[in-house]
Amino acid sequence: MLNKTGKIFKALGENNRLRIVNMLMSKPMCVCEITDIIGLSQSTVSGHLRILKEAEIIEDIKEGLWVEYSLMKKDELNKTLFKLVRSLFDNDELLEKERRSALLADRNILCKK
Amino acid sequence: MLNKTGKIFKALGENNRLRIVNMLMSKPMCVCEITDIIGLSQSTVSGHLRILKEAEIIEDIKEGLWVEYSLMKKDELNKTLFKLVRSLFDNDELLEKERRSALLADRNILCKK
DNA sequence: ATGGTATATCGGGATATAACGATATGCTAA
DNA sequence: TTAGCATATCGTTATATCCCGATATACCAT
Repeated sequence: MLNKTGKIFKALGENNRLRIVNMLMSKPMCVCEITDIIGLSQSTVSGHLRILKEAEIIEDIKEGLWVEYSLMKKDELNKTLFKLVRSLFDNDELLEKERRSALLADRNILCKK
Repeated sequence: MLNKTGKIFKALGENNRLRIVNMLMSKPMCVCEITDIIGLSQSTVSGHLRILKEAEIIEDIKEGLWVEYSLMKKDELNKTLFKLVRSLFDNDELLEKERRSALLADRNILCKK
């Protein structure tokens, strides 16, 4: 695979992973919040997060039992990338809705049981 | 598929298509030139070009028997995209080599027979 | 330790994708 | 019109990817 570049684009070239990135633009989220909003199985979501993480698009920190994922904004590259992605995401109804859902998501409620 | 965004990233999320875009950064090229440099079959190259075109990353113009492909730089979006792609492509030996090959490619020689 | 919860990994099935060769299409020139 | 060339499309095969449920792992609370 073509080093870093291919990984980044391949990671973003999938519908559900774009949705995840879009949600993380609202705020950092744990896996159960994302799973709840996106409506895929937990294992599937976990797999997508792994791919995004390996492409260095997102990063994770452990918070006890939870793992919180967030956009990795460290370097200049990612800033450009997210600006681009963000402009592509504008005016998409589903994505707008999911960003709002992300903002409202509360892991203390969603992740119980 | 997620409208325009997914198409763009999916199109770029493939090794050989990234190589094609990279070559087109040197100059517009016809299919036979690209095929010669990239070392895949003509039908495969044609297929990749189709995908890049549908994602509105490249465009084509007919020149008699030849079809010349070039990066589509019309809108602001693509300018940002290409700047990003270009920065990702720096310092990749294979890609640098292929950009040089692209510059030297001469369809009047390569495309005979 | 034990039980419970959140996340990660594994195995398998269905679908998508990339590659090729063969063939079709479209254009040019004689 | 015919021949020849560049490109596009088709059919097939091999591989990759996505999805799920089941299970493993890691952590917390009792």
